[in-house]
Amino acid sequence: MRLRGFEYFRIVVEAGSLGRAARCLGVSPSTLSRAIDNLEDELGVTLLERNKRGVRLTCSGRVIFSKIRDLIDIFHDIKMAGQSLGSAARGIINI
Amino acid sequence: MRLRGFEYFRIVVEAGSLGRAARCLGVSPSTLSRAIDNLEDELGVTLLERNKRGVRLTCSGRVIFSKIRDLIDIFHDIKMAGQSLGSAARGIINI
DNA sequence: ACAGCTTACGTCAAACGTAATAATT
DNA sequence: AATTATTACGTTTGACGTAAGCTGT
Repeated sequence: MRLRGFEYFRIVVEAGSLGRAARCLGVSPSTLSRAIDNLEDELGVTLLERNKRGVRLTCSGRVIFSKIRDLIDIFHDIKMAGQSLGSAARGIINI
Repeated sequence: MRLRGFEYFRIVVEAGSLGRAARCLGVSPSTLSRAIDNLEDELGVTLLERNKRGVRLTCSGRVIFSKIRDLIDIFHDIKMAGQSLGSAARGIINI
C-alpha cells in the first residue's frame, strides 16, 4: 500500500474528475482509476461514485477522506522535518 | 514510498535490532536493512546508529520516530474505519 | 563461533503508460 | 465531437529471500 495512492485519491476528490486530476498530476487517467480501485479493495469500502461527469465521494468516502487528509498532512510534516533535520546535520540553518 | 517501510522502521526501533525485528515480522534482516536505507534516503536523514549489538535512534531519528508513530496510528485508524464502514454498508453492525 | 548489519543476485508482484472501449453531453 | 471512466497489454520499477561477506564479542 503506497502513500502515493492516498495522495492520488486526495487530488481526485479535490479535482472532481479523474481526467482533471490526471492533468494536475501529470499521470494518465488509468493510473488513477486503478489506484482508487486498489484503495477501495484494500479498505473494503466504496469511496467514490463514478458518474459520466466525474466522481463524487460516497458517505463512507467522506469519512475516510477526512482521515486521509490527516495522514497526508503528517506525511508532509515528516518529509519537511527530514529536510530540516538533514540539512541541520550538515550545518545549514534556515531562519 | 510504502507504508510498510514505516511500520518496519517502528518495529525495528522497538525491537532494538534488525534480527529481532525480522523474527517478529517474519521477514529477512536484509529486507529491513534496505527498507530503512530507503527511508533514510527519501527523508534525507540518518535515522539509526548501527552498532554491532543492534541499532539505536539518532537524535533526528527520535524526532522522526514520534511523527511516524502518529502516521501509523492514523493509518490503522483508516483501515479500521474501512472495515467498520465496509461491513456497515452490508448491514452488519457491531456494538 | 556467534550475533549483528550489509550487499549482490535473481525472482516475482505491482505500478505505470498506451491504446482501445463504452457511455454521456 | 468532446469528455468521462475502465480495461487489456507490455514494460519497467521495486520489494523480497537466499546466500555470501564483513565486524566485533
